[in-house]
Amino acid sequence: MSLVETDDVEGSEPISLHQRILSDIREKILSGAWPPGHRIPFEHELTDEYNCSRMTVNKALSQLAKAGLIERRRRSGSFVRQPQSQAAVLELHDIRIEVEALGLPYRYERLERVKRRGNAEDRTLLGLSAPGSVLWLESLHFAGERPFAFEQRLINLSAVPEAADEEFVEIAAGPWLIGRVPWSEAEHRIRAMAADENTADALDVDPGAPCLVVERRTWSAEHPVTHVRFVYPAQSHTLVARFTPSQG
Amino acid sequence: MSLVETDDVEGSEPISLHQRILSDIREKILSGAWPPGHRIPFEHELTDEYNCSRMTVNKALSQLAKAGLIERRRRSGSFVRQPQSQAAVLELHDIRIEVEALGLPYRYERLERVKRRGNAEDRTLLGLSAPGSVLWLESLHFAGERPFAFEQRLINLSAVPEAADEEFVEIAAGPWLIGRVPWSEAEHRIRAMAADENTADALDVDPGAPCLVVERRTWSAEHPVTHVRFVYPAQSHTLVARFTPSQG
DNA sequence: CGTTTCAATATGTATATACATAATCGTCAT
DNA sequence: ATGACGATTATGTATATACATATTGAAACG
Repeated sequence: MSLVETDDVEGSEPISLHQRILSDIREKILSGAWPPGHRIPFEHELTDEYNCSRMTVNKALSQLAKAGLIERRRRSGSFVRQPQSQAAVLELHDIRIEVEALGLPYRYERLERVKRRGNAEDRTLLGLSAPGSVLWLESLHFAGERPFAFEQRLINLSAVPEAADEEFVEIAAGPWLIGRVPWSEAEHRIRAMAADENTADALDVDPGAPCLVVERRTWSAEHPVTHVRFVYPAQSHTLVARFTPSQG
Repeated sequence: MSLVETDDVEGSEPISLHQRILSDIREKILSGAWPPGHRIPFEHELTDEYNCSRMTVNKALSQLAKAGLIERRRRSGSFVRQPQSQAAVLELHDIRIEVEALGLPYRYERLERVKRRGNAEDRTLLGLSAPGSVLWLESLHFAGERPFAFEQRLINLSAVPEAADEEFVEIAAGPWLIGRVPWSEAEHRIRAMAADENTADALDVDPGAPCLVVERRTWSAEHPVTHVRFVYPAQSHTLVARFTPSQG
């Protein structure tokens, strides 16, 4: 078996086999196609599927294991892990899950939805160079009776045109986007701020009250997808992240 | 060359060669022995040094490259990278580097230093079950003339007895600990809070002003080492973290 | 029936090898 | 000088192979 024998003969990008296996599996897991607990094909099966050596498959799976997405057990195989704490917090950031983890009932409410031509600020936030349509959303996440987070979101409609047809009343934009758009990169900015009028009103706190702000920009294959800002009242929220040094 | 031919014949732990190479190099980098820009030995040199195959060395170096600690250039070699945004922010969190990255002069000032038997709160913060001596430090980090961060730190003297002999006037505890104690795990808690009297005084802001709080607990081989709380005035600080899904 | 033993199996780690690719350096001709 | 070109070098990726190790499941045995 030579190096040239890849599936797509019409070469698009020179992506390595090992990278392809890795992202294939990752997508299956993140999309939910392979739920937690699901057994991933054995190394020798993947070896057949991708027509490569075990070493190559092993490298990809080891990496997924180190990243915490899967768990490997000798003699038994590799399994999709339950979503992990720090991963959930900084990668997915699904507020429903956060709230339910607190044992409180979750409720979502869309406040505003505007489709517009992206202005200068919109483009800065999204990191867009060309003009184009964007969707602006404001919504509230409740934990029990109390507002838990105030969300302000921009969606790049050039990247996700289907979003224009969605009202986002029944489903929040976050979960809607996950699964539809496989994100390849995300940038978080975390800071504290004093609540302004608008925010204080939404969160039912005093103006000037300290709030935690988490902003995230997401890309999918170099294209900006969304910019979202979550504002949490200070007392309601702590981000937790656990690290081992440089993935070693 | 057989598998048994390791340096330390008197076996301590069954740690893999690849892990050993990885942590050796990581320690050299994190301790500063190999500063940014320093050229790491070529693969074939490490092959000789560790008496192993190039594949093994390559795997370790590739991993360090993916983790962002080093940069690899064909034909030129591998080099220690400048401390990077998210790595710096969430892994090392060296305030000197943060301040200097802003182009401002850095200054450090130790406010308080108390050695004491750890009380209940100390032990909770450190995650200690048994009682023991701790070192309590309060200090201020300046960017130019302005206070940049207020630091409150507990050091577990059972884990780091040498700290009892250090005054921490010339050097901050963070850089002192790095290089001396190879940390194996860290947990961050990030939240917003209103400045209390003590903090407001130290940071020269109004009481009640919003602040960003970053707390970190660090372990070395299962032993709690230190708990540190950094308080930043809201306007002075944003954490930035960039992710690709599960390190792919 | 319970326990021990053993073979089968999947992963873990390492080897030697091969060829591709990018960057650098010296050489040579213009 | 300077630019083209080819040799050299270090990394990038993949292969086939080997043996270690943990775990499972079934067979053998008391």
